[in-house]
Amino acid sequence: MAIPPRGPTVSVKITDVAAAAGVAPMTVSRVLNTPERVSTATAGRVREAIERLGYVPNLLAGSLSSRRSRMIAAIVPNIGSPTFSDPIQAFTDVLAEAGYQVVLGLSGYAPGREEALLRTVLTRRPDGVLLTGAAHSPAVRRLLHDAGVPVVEIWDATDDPIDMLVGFDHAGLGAAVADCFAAAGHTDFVVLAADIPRASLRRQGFLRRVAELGHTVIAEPMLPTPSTITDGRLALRAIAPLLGPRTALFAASDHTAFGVIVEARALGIAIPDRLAVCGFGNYEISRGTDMPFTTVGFDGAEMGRIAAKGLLAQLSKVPLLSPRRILVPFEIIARAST
Amino acid sequence: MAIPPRGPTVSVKITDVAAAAGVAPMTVSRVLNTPERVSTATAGRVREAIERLGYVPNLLAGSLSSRRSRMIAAIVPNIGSPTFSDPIQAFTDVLAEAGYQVVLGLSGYAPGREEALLRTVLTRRPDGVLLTGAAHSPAVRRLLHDAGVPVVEIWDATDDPIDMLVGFDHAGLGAAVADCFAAAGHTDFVVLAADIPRASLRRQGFLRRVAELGHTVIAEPMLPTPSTITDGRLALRAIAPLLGPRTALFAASDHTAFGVIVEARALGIAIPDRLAVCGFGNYEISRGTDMPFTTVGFDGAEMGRIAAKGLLAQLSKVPLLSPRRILVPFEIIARAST
DNA sequence: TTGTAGGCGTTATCAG
DNA sequence: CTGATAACGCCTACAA
Repeated sequence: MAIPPRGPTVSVKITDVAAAAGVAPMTVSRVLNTPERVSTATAGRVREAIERLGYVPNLLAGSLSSRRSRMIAAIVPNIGSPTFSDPIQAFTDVLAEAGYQVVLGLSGYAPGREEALLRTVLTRRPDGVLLTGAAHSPAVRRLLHDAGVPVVEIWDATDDPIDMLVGFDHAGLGAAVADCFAAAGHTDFVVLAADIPRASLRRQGFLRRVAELGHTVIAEPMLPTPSTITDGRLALRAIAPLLGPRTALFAASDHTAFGVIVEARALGIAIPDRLAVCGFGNYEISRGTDMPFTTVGFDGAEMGRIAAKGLLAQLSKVPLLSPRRILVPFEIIARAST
Repeated sequence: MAIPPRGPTVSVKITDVAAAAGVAPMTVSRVLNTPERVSTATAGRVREAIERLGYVPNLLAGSLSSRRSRMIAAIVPNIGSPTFSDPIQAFTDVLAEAGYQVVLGLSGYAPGREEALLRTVLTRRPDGVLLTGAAHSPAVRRLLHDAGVPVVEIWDATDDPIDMLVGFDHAGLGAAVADCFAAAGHTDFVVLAADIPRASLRRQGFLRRVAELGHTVIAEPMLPTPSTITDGRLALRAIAPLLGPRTALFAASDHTAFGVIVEARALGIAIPDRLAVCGFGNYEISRGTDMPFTTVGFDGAEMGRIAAKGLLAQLSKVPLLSPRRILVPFEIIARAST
């Protein structure tokens, strides 16, 4: 198979377009970036030349010169679940609309990875940075400070954001779920969560409130990461012998909650009478099946949108009158499992 | 709330480091890029200066000068499902290992969007491009050709790849599923798929083979995009009256297959006796529940890995002896639903 | 092993 | 509204 020919090694540059259109390079630049400052006639000639030559501007050069990369770096643990893909999708859409491109960095949950990724990405001089969570190493904070770049943290709430923050209070959410169960008369509790930042906060908030209410924690098994349906099933099977006549279970993800419900059915544990279940995420699995279950819902896409708008406001030098710390709401959506 | 101070507007550059270390800028560059060409002693001094000044290299300038951006552009429809997130995750990991960063472009399924995205991303002079699918407009092909950049297409198989291709034959896959059903004695068929590129190919391959075998297609409803569990349920409810004593159904996604199975249970349609179901994807939902179902599995991550390695080979100027068109296998995983 | 000169392709800035 | 000039920060190429 013949190797397909690669295009003209000599790529078209702004001077070529300028020559072809009979104008100065600067005029071509203006046609591209500030068309309102160019007469319609010349703009037309320039556009024609651009089209004819197949000119694709070199943003590396442009960014170097203008000190604006029109790029935003987003660092998230992963993109495989709606947890992060919803906000990122919305974030990307809003910024694309405004002419910015989002560069994703996938950090996983390995400590130290965030700093390495951030360092790598800062190398490309992003105009803004989105970080997931609010727990960041001093090194990360220093890098961001020195870079002098607007930052938005999402998904967590903390009292001292680096710059802007859009998230919610996961510990408070866990407590709210505990309250909700308690209000229904529950006194025996189980919590299922993986040992990752925000799930841990939800678990802790839940446990603390249960303790405050003087109720009992029957079990609090730690799940692997990422948690699957099967993990939920296995967890319930493991703790089934401990279950009393009436137990309330909070699963820190809808996937594991679904696993719990599937397994309860298999074990003949009546839901919600003997076991009440609340998940987290309001993902489709929580409502799409014949056993819709109670969960905590929130608008991940909206979080991404707000984060994007916050960055855009800073980038347009608007002094950002709005608060730098925005809490988005969550909601306990009661369904058949409680 | 006081606005937190932004770092030193005067950013540290390579000349600052050079001065601090008492060497020429070029030596600093070497320490960073080709450390083996610098004596251990000077490298140490330079590293100390870098550390002390908090120097973060400017890759915009570096790329402009070296004509290598160390960046790969990946254009995918979305990242919300394992369909694309698995390959992309693996692709990203392999390339990161080699010092490349992946920039994601989300194209959705809107026609024309791919070209716009590609044009935007080429502006940053990526060293390579990953495209999803094998159907691309002439404009896209021209852009890529003129850019003179290595390209890898994933997810589809076609006879004339732009450059490299890693995928599988979706129409053949559909036919294989039909064969599998036919081998089990089925003569009445249903196919469920959304009107999006690869799902359509699977549907067509399935339908063609059913026709070749002289069997009957009872229904072939078109699903919305993206297809959900609920869509599967609604689809089955709609066609339930048409079902004979024994029907085989191919759902072009595991989500909809699961919906079909949930609804069949609700409607009292016996699986697999009255309705045999095969999904696509081998996602966790196909095996995590108490009703594991037959599906078509493949290794999305491996596809991403192969694509990354192919690009890396080209980037290292290795003339790429391996084939430019790699088909990855798929497998029909028989479970309780057939 | 280290240094010097020049240019990568664009845009800020100021002048006309 | 348009143009000339000088950076932007780094790396290729060559020289010492």
